[in-house]
Amino acid sequence: MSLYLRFLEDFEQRGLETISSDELARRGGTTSAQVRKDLSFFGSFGKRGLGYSVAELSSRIREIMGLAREWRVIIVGAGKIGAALAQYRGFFQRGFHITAVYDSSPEKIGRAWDSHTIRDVRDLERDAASELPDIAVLTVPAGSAQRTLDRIVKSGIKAVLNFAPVQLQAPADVTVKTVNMAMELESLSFALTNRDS
Amino acid sequence: MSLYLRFLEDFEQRGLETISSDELARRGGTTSAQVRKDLSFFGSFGKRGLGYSVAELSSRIREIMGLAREWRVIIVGAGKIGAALAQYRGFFQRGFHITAVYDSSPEKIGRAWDSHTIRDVRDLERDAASELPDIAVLTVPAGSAQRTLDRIVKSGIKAVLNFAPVQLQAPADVTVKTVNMAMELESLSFALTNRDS
DNA sequence: GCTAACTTGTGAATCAATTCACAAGCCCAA
DNA sequence: TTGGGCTTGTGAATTGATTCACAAGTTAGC
Repeated sequence: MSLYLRFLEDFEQRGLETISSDELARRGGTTSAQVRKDLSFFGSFGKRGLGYSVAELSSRIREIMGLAREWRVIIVGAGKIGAALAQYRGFFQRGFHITAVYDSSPEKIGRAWDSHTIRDVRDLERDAASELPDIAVLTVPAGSAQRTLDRIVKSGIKAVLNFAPVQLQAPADVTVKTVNMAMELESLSFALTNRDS
Repeated sequence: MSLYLRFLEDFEQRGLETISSDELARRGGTTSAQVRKDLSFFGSFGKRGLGYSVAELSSRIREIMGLAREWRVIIVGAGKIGAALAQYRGFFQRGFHITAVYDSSPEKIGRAWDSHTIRDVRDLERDAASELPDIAVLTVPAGSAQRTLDRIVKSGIKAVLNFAPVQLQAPADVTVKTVNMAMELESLSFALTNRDS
């Protein structure tokens, strides 16, 4: 879905009005039937014989994915990864807005950081009660990840993007997405090792 | 697989000798049948009635995944993300060794960077001919990602970990893994939006 | 040696996802 | 207005993945 949206934006910029499932499939490396099934799951916004209206389809996808609104994002762990994320081009351009940055290290707390002042992670629950952040990005070391996640959960946040290389436990109503770069590298190692077989 | 290995290391440290598929399943959030199918695909290293030998299984997995050897990794794009990756805890501890760092910006080339000197990306092909890197980590802006990937491909590297938020085209014999953080965030947006349905 | 309690490895069954195939709808040209 | 060329939307068929279920093998206790 996200992927389709990316292509649609491309087409929008190039001024094209409509796009066929076939075209979308070619871009996304899939089949036209797949694309149509995916899209029809949310309703039928295509015109037979013509294709999909680029403008309409992208606005519908944005709606479905919740990208029509602003999300309040906090970063927990003001290390290098957190910093890299904050300036990641295109990361926070689609409605994701950083509202606070937390850390646990006394040397960091209070320091300025990319137009924010780093706060004490122990204040997270109190702050969250009034500021109601929607998403937490977790960029703390593996050792304190679960402990920090527990705090995030307690503060009422229901979506977490985790960069710590560990498997985390969270209640079912909290969505945790883990990006484990070590695993990605390992899968490349696997691909290189078992290439010709 | 990667995941299993992680748990096995945990068990190894705790001094346990054997582990059952059931235990691995509980850790990995899957079923024992699933674990056994996964493992049996590569052969049968378990002992009926007892389980799997932690030491043997982890060494077999390491072998299968190509983690028994050292991989030479280059980082292309000496920005924040590249820097964050280089110090990502546990990233380069399992046999992945950074051998060179490249950038295209004249201000960066020649500067020191985490025990390396940043090289000109235009020298990549020449360097690769003698240094034979195995894996390239691509952390350049979206706009120059495809161009840079083409260079990487030309230099003979067969595995790429891409952090640029674009879909890249590469020949079939080159494995490209893309980590797209914007998409991860968007999937959280989707989860939040369609939570109760 | 024998039994009881486990656990693997794997065919068979079930469940899910993908692909196929085509009727139905739309556009355009004549 | 009619026909030909496209493209969607969707049941049906196929393919793939997961789960079930159990024979076969192992250990430990007695």
